[in-house]
Amino acid sequence: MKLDSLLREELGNACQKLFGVKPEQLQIQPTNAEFEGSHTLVCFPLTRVSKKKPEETAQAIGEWLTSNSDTVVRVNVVKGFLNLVLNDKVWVQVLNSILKEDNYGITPPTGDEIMVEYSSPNTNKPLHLGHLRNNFLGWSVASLYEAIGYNVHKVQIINDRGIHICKSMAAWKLFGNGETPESSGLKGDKLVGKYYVEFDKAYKKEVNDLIESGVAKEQAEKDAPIMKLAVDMLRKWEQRDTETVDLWKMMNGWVYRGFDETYHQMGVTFDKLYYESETYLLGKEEVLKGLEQGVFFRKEDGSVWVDLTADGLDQKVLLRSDGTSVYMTQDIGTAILRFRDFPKISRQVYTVGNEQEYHFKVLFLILAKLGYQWAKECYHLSYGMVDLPSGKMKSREGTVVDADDLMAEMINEAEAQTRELGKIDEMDQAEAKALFEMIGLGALKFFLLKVDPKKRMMFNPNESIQLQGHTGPFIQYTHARIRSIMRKAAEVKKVNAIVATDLQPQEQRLIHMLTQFPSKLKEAATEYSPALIANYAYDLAKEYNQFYQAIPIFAEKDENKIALRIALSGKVGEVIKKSMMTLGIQVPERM
RNA sequence: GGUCCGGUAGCUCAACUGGAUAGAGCAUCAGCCUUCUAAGCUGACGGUUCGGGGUUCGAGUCCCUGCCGGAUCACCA
Repeated sequence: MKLDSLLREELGNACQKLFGVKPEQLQIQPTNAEFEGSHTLVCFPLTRVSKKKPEETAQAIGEWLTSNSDTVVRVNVVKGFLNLVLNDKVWVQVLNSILKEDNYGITPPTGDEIMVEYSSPNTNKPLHLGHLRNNFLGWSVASLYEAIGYNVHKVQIINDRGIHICKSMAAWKLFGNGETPESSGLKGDKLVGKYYVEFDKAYKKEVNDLIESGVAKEQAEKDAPIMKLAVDMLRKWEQRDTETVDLWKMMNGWVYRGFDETYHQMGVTFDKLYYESETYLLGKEEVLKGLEQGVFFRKEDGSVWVDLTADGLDQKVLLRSDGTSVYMTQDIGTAILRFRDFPKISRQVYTVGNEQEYHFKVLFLILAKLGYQWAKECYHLSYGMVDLPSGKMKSREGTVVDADDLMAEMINEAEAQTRELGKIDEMDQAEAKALFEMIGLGALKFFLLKVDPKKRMMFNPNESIQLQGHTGPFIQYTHARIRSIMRKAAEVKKVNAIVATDLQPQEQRLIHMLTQFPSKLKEAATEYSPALIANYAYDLAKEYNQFYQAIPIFAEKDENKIALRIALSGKVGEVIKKSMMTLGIQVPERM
């Protein structure tokens, strides 16, 4: 039984009887805490059909309900708001119907398919805080779609091609002395990142030297020997030069193994990886095809462009005058390849920072111009930057927060606080270690996901490592508490269904919150906003703790009430767990 | 300069898409462990929702305007 539709029906009936019309829309909202009741009908919009003042409208509907409906036992009217107090029998009915569902809130597979892309880092730098937000967001959105019945394909595009990787290769060749992850003890991505920085240093010095010797800045930037080496390597790579390709393969291999470790710690996986080196040629083909069809045009120097001025945008280059492809070119190829690989997907979601909004606007327009119907089903899940107290993260200024370091720090902090609280006395080492990770990563993930993805957010390393209050560990703790209740409840005899009884307000509120879970999941998925579920889980945990504090379970004499409270607790625990799962956060049995 | 975001308690964030006296956490202060886990609970303090107009029964939310912050507008990715 759906509480919401039940209420709507009764309220509709009341309007029908009283005013002769059934309004299309009934505005129902949760009652403010300061008034009695759980649901509130907003009566201002009804004055048109009732031909009465808001208060009188509310009064009339309220009176009709109290004398004609079993659902509503009491009402009160505040201005144009009609507050409804529901029958405890109804609450118990609602609870029983929720208890019956084994996988409450989760939609079984519907056959719909969707693709979610996230991560997609460059292969020349280690992952940082911004990637954490990206990965957690993408993973969570994918999980949310799974929860509402979709078959989700999680993918990423690996930018393994281009001048940036050649820069690291050039620097390694010049200064590396054959250094490897094994010989240096450095993670592969860190090692390659180190040479990317080396390149930058050497390059700057060379440019400066040239400028001092009288070369113009622009020319110096082209003539710097190390840059020439990198450009030469890119050319050789495109010509499949064996030595260059081998070096490229080796260094990329280091990066991937390094990234794999980081992804493993993050708890994210991918169903399929796309490599730029494998899609950019398809993109090039498509651009040339579009050129033939007259969708694009060629300038005198040979470069190929798309004209988007009619769409309020600019002209955009798609192939350089030397025929090589740009970022946009490979994204065209990748998109087409993906829809070929997965023809059943109804949507493709790109989890990419908001600094690329323009890029995706252009990409989707181009795909539409090329005649791909699915172009309108491409969605850029654009999220805000993560700022530090010092401002933006800048690799040049060394203010980048490294993903591996941060996760390790969070786990260490979780361990320190857990030990201090003496929580692991009864745990073996493996359980304790798993718990530290769960808490540390839970705190980090929740912190990054509780904020509306669209908004930029602040990360203060000193203050963000917090495990109390509006945090993941608070919710995990609530779950552990509930599990503890459930272990104790195993000794109590089971009942098949909860029998009607009088309820405490805390119990009503918990049931009310449970009824909202399915629609919250749908809302979070369709809005691409894990924050909605994060805050729902927090509110539910908060509400449960109030219940826990105020109402003893096992000290109660009435067996029906004990049964109700145990069942309610169990379901709250389940919903907390499922909510957290969609955020990629695990919850412990004890902590 | 054009375009697009954003501005809410000292700080970090909410606010069910136009509803009631704008809510949480952190920080500060005061209480609650002989009782199911105190990573918890209760209370206090804290607001001209950037300013100014407008729309209506009703605006943090919609429109106009000004101020502030950010992103973007590359033959970069």
